[in-house]
Amino acid sequence: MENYLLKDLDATQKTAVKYCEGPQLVVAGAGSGKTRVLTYKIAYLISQGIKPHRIMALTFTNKASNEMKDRIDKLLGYQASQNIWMGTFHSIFGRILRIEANKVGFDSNYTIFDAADSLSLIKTIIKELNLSDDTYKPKAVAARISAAKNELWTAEGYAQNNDFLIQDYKENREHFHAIYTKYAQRCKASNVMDFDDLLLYTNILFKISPETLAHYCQRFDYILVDEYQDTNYSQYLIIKKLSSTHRKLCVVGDDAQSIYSFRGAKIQNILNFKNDYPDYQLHKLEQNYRSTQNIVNAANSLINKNKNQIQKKLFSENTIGSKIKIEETITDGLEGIAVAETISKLLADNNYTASDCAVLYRTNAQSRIMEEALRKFNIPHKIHGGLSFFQRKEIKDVVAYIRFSVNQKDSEAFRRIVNYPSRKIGATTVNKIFQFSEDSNIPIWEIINYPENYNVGLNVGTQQKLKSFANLIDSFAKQIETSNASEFLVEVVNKSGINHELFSDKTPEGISKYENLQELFNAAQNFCDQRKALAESDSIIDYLENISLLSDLENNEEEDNNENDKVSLMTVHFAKGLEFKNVLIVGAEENLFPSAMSIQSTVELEEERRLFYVAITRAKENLFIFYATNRFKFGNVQSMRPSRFIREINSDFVEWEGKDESPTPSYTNERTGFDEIFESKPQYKTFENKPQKQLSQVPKGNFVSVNKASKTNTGTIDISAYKVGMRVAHNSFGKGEILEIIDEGSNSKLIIKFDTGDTKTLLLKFAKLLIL
DNA sequence: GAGCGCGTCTTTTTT
DNA sequence: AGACGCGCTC
Repeated sequence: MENYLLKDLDATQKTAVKYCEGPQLVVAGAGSGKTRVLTYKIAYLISQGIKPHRIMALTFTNKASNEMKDRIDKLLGYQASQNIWMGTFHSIFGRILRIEANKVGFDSNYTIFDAADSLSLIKTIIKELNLSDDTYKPKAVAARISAAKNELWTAEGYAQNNDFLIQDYKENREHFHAIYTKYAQRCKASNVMDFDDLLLYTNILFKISPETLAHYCQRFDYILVDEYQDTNYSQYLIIKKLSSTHRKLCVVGDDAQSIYSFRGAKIQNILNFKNDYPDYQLHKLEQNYRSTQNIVNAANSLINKNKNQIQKKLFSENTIGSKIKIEETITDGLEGIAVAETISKLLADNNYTASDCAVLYRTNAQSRIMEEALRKFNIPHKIHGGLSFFQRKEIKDVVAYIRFSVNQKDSEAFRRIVNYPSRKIGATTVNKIFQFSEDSNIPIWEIINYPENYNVGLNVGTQQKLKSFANLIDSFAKQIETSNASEFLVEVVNKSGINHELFSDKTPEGISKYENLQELFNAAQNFCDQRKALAESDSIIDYLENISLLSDLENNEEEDNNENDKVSLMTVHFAKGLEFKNVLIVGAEENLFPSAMSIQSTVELEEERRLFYVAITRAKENLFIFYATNRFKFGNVQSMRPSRFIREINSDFVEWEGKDESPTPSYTNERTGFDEIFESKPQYKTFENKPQKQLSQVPKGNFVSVNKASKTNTGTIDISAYKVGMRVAHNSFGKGEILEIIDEGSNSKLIIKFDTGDTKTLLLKFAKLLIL
């Protein structure tokens, strides 16, 4: 009798699920049931007698992992998933490193640096080394360190590599290796790992301790990897090593959806799978069950412009569906309004609810305009991603208290809280302590506990303040064992003075911060309840581990009521793996999508194209693409041209809103020239030769009508530029005609009749009008 | 040591 | 337009 778990699958999916003999690559096109195959496969393995705790399943996000666990439990009818080693690379190997920390020179209570901590430490180091942060831009240094780590170049390895040194010398950053070395030393001394370290040290662990590797090799019977196209070299090697004995490895991915190379992801990992495992089984899932034929065909026509890919033919047997609607607006503000109008219509005419709709953009910065427009139209909406909950200052402060209580070597946590809330311990004192600790090798914790024993150059009053701070932390540290996460949090917030500080701040921001703090309490309480129910530890250490690797708060966000019916606003990256009945892509403009940063290299451009492909394939029924011909940027108006990706979609599948065919003829004129430039560019080099990106590459656009003088409030825009009868456009009222000009110097007004029928009197200096 | 004001730089994308 | 860092003043 056939396993009941196979009955919901199509023929290809079934084969992919059933094959469990050796290395397997599942190339799963967008919407082809990739998650379905993975979850069914895991359930199938368990039903075949493999113990859940001997399965390792690596996902790209925590969210994906949680969803998959739910689905597995539903399939099997009991809670099998909690014992599976399922999670992101970072959480799974963070867990293993917690056990094996001392083998790689760390204590098991190591804490985790987020991006901001890394950056802060890098800035400090650049200063300490007397380097200019102009030549050594902290962000660029951080990116380079991260890239090095993901290629498994440790600081020592880097410093001994002549090619790197020569290249750094040529590119005017000969001291990079010194920064990297110091950064690595400082992290180790702080008993801290950054995100990349979690993977790097796992590799180091497996290299220096073959018996540990052997242990974990036999510890798992089956390894599954999701989103394999977005793994980096470091992750790739971990997988390769861990599966080397039993070779029961199943990787799932879609090369056409590889969009994380900026983070070190190697599309080659999926393209070269056959080289590592010549006896592998290949399964291609090519039927798209998600989208209409129109959407799938449009997506295919776009992605075919990429050269570097695994051949496959994605098809849909759903209805043909309506064509992709493309709409041009004059400004970004009007784009927002057009989006809001489109959604209003969808909600009114088609029985769609708000949560059936998603607005996708290339950069987070675009979210605000969209939010404004939706608010104006009273459309419920929610921004996903962006500044996540745990990146907010008030939350990071509390987390820093937890971190420093758990790990007294965590220097960045110390730096963050030693004077927050204010204890009159200023930058001078903190610098003295860091300097002394650096010079004498005496830990910061020792210094602040016994400042009188060391010649740090602090007066008695300051010494006293430091000691009482140390005592405070010590009292927290003593409670780690005795209280749960929630109790610990309450204790910290009360005794540290944070509660008082925020409670007494009655400004709107202060109130919002206080509310966020409440939310943190709730989250911790939930965590404790869940852990208790599973009979697992609910200590603050576990909670810290949990939140350090969490980027968004989606988990605790299960507001069950109709509060959830909201339009989703998010970046395309964030939307990967999701689907919506209606998708609205906004800002489809040259230098925005594709991003200005990527436009000179074929390889990066192909990634942008894949990103656009991901955006298109999120849609199940209706797809809308918007672009504006003018966009506000850095306080100026910049003229924009429609994205090349729009014209790369086969025109059979699109229709232009309010126009018979593609407008803006200048665009087609320029296209030949563009293509030549792009084809002739050399391939983007890998990490080793990555050119330093110049931030000065501001895309050239025509600066229209807003002159420099208008930046100051006293300056007026030249009124003589306007004439009665002239056509102008306003960022939210749209196009209109000037009826009357009232010349009153700096208070000059224009009376404009807008095409909507409204006539408005506008103050020229604030109106930001575009002359058409 | 803290608070304020001015000037500079920014926008990819995230575990 | 807004955030952030730096330097000046109290």
